[in-house]
Amino acid sequence: MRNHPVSINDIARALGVSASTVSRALRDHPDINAETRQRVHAYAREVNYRPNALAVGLKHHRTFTLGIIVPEIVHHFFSSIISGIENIAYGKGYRVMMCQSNEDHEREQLNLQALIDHRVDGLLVSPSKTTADDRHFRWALNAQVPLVFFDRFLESVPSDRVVTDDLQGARIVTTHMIRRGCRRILHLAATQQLMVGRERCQGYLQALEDHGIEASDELILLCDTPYKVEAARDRILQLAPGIDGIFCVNDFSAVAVIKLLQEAGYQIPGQIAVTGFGDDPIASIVQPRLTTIEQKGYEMGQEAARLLLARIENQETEADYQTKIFPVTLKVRDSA
Amino acid sequence: MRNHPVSINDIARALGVSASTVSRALRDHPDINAETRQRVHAYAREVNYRPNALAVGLKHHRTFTLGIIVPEIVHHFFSSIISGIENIAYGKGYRVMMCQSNEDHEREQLNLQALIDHRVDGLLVSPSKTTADDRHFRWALNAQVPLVFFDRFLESVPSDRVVTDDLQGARIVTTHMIRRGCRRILHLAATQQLMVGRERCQGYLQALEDHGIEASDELILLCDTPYKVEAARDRILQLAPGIDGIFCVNDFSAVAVIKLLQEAGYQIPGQIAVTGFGDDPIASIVQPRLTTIEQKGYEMGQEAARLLLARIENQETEADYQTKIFPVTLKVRDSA
DNA sequence: GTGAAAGCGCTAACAT
DNA sequence: ATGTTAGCGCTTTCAC
Repeated sequence: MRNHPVSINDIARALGVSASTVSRALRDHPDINAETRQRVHAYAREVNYRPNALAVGLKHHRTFTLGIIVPEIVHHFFSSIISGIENIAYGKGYRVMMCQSNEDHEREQLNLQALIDHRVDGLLVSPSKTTADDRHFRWALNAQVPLVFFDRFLESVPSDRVVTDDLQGARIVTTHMIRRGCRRILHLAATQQLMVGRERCQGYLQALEDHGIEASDELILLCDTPYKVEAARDRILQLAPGIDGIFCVNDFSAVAVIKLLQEAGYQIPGQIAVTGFGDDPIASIVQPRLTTIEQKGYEMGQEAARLLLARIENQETEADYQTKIFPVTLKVRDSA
Repeated sequence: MRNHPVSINDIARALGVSASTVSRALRDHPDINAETRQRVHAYAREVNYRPNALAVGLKHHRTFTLGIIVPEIVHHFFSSIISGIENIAYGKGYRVMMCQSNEDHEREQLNLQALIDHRVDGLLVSPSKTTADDRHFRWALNAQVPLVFFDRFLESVPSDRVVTDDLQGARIVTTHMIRRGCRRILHLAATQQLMVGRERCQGYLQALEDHGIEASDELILLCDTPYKVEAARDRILQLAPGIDGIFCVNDFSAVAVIKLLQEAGYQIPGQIAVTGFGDDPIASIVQPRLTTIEQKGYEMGQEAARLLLARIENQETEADYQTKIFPVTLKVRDSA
């Protein structure tokens, strides 16, 4: 007893014309008599006609829908990117379907699959940390679905990319710490699987080298979540007396380590300076306020959407893949 | 030159059988010869066959897709709800399309429209603050698309609802402040348009009444975002000397007002106690750590999804609409 | 200026 | 056990 939505055929029947006439009238086809057009439009809006996106998509092989996959929506950085994407997409008449992978490889595959099954016109994705192989992405590529990576990407998958200048960011913030007098700087790093993690670590190492400070494996800990910071508590407290700064791969670890050190009686930044990366809202709430690297999430999202739409609307021109590197800004606050 | 995805017809042609046989074989229809079934399955997976969700949806009037609309994804509470929804939905073979309204009425309408156009099987929505009329929701209802509201809802729209016990929450936290000695408590309230705002205000008023404290219009300010707190700076500082507590309608305003008061030299909670609502992650990061009301976002999302799926899978049984009220917990920290 | 017919990919009566 | 046919809602060529 479901109230079936009105279709073009219903309108045609009601008005005593053919379905094709209705279809044309609705799209303001020039051939159609002005009066017929009026009648169709009037009736359509009277009965609240809405085209069935499924049928249109099936017919056109085009859905005006973009698929987004992010690791976790909760992160402010990712939600800013999403807002940026939506901003551009809506302006051009596209809708978005978004999914989260929860940093899970399998979930990412499932999502990608589902989006392609739904015939999205293009994909915007930031791969999960646990994404080991690239089969699903190659499959998408093979299915000719335009793909743009943002923030994170798989090097083995040729595609457009929109990323932060992680290397420079890490270098700048580490240099800032060195200028403030730090000499023994611990780095809480991300897994080196993704480029982001490696670049931030590289930037840190380069800054040390720039200033003739010797790096040490001991001073690099894989610790990119508050949870892992807690798990590494003993190790960190053991290192603490011998260090004067910590550069964390993201703001969440930074906040966690600040808390941990404060509980252990350390003065931040007095005894140990701490910096993060990302400029999450918590960075300006934690005490001391966190010195960190600002990333342009919203703008990155806009750019990613622009690149994708350009690919979609120019499928024939196989332009070279581009990598847009977004510059970063050092936000000096109180923690370093 | 787009590599068209393989269809059932392609398989049929390749294997020299009819499309219906392929369709049946793929769905393991009992009538189909075991050997034929094997061949079809083998070939399908060899060529990476995937059913076209558009075609299936068009045929079945069923997409196994749920539509979600939230005001802002950035809020931890909403993203937790989304995760809860996804958790249940994925388990039952449904995917989700989510949209944000950015607290904008028009965007909400557009999103709702788009989701219905895409023939989602059901809708989960938390209306925007600016949603004045309910036409779009009534339209959805009329189109027989099952709808569940979460956290916020429009009273004029009959539907299942999953909400927080806002009244009790506000009452509990206000009572806590009173027990701690507060007598002149300011309430930073939300607009009274949505139930949430009204209930939290009511809870505050009831707590006052319970303890024989007289309420005063002067002590209720419409101020539900950090931005509005900043805008009301002068007013707040003017009231500050005469109050000993502030109950904020959410944690964001609470954090903002703490900052404002601290800058003005007030001791929190020494001179003025401050409480929030929601238990956002920032609540445990701000100094002093915020005493607030914990809401079960993830569980609310799960429940909302369960209600919706029940409606979808039992369209015939027109069970009465339910309102699930989730209990809250007081999180006592340092700010009150 | 309008209609008839075919087809997008899939399924389900209804044959055989 | 398998094929034929029709149809979901829409667009578009081709006819008239």
